[in-house]
Amino acid sequence: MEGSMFMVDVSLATSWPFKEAQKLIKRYEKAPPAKGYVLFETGYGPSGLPHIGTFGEVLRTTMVRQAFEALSDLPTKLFVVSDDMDGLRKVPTNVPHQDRLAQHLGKPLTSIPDPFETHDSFGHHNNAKLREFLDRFGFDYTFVSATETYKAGHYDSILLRILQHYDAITNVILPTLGPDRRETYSPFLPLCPETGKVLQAKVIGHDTTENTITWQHPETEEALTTSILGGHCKLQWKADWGGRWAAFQVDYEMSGKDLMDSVKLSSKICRILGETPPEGMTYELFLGEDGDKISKSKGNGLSIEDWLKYGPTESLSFYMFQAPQRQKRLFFDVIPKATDMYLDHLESYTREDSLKQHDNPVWFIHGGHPPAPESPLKFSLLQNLAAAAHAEDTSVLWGFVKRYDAALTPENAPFLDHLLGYAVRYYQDFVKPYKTYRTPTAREIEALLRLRNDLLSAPQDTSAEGYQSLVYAVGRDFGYDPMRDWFRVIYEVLLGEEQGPRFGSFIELFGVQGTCDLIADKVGAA
RNA sequence: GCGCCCGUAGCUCAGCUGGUAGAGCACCUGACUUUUAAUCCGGUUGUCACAAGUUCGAAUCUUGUCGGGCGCACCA
Repeated sequence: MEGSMFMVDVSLATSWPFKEAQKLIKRYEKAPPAKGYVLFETGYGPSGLPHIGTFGEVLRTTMVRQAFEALSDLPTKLFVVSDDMDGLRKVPTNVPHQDRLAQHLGKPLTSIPDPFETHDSFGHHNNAKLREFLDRFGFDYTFVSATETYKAGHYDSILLRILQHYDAITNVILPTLGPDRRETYSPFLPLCPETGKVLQAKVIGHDTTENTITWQHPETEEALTTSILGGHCKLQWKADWGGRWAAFQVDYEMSGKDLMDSVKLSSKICRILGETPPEGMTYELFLGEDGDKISKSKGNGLSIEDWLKYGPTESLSFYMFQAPQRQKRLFFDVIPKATDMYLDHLESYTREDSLKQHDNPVWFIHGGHPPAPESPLKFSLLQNLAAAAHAEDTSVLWGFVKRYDAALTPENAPFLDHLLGYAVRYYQDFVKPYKTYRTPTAREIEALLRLRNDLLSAPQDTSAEGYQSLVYAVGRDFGYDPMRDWFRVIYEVLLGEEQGPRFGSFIELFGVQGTCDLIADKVGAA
């Protein structure tokens, strides 16, 4: 990625992805990985759709990978592992054919017919969604299906090792379980030969020469013997994670703090299997609107679509970059600030030395090659502008932007154009609904109608300043003092707000006819 | 019970590997006899939760206390 022979010493970089990457440098300072590459992993439970957390985890992992690649010439890979052999526990509410799906509860997702009838199975369908999602953001990854891994025998050596260390592994897990689960716990979950369901069966024996477990069917209480290989058994959660680390020799994986205990236990299992558990970082979970925890029923969280409606992907990436180990609120109101901070960093990047650049969030956000800033206009400003100008679309805002800098166009500044779009939407959805139009008094009606007449009789080529003088003249004639009161009337009555744009400019942009219609509408309605 | 994060100006927060506090918003005042999103000058505000320790020196490191938030202990 960095081919220059005048490379700075990026090992001095201190941003968190570099600190994480340093762990991996240390891991392989004596010898390179036997498998030939350094492996990053993120896991994914395919019973739901990808969400903003999925994005964050893959992005953050990719950032560590990027930092590592700046520090080392060792090849790297990122596995995105889909746990698609998981048994379906609940019927999701957002899919068709609920009843049909209900018949398949307990079966591996890849053995359940696709309710959308577009893929081989429900699992395949969700996997496709995941990949679509990741591709949309241009992530570089290798997709891994757990089902295929089991069936192809890639886990075999690890499954055998787990069988050999059956008791040691069981003893790691048992103390963490309640008495009931303790009874039936086994690292292996057999698949029912009849129904294909993943069973939490009591395992009554294991055989390291035949590579089988003997278990008791939960319903018939019949004792059955099943091979642990060939996809006839699946590993239980923590054993599965630790086993996967060992099987693939994963070097790096992040996880949320809700999984801290699992990381500990899975690491122990990984060590029992004779492998070194991955390096990793625990990130904090996001908080909702009021700093409370996010729950679906409250609806106080934010989806990725929500974010991308009001801010660019770059701003979301910035938000994800920033302080992963800190609890942060994730709600609409953080979007403008994140966008502006992204823009600030983009600007400062051009002034920084190479080392500082490597710690700059935009270096990570843009894969090492941030674009040049298009304009110094910030989102907070544009958003105010949209509110002040009561923008319905970006063309009104472009009028203002042109006055600011005539050289800017939607063609040569597409990012700015997008920002304007986000600003308009933010205004439309978060500002506009709270507008209240005041009913004008008789005298105010008189003044406004006078303004309307004056506007209609003004020459075609009147400038913004000309309109402004006209507005001012009316206010003066009606004896408003301070003049602020007159403008307040205009804003409150016509625009439904206490503040507004410079009205002459507004008229120029909105048009005389438009403004007159607006007056007629508000006054007439009164 | 075990564990994680946080506690810096009115609000939201920056302060990386220790050197005697910053930004944005808000607020006050002033350039503009035109209010304004976009200009600019200036101003205000803090025992950096509390205490002890390390140090020549700590908001910054260590420990403890108090306060707030969250996670796990069912499933992945």
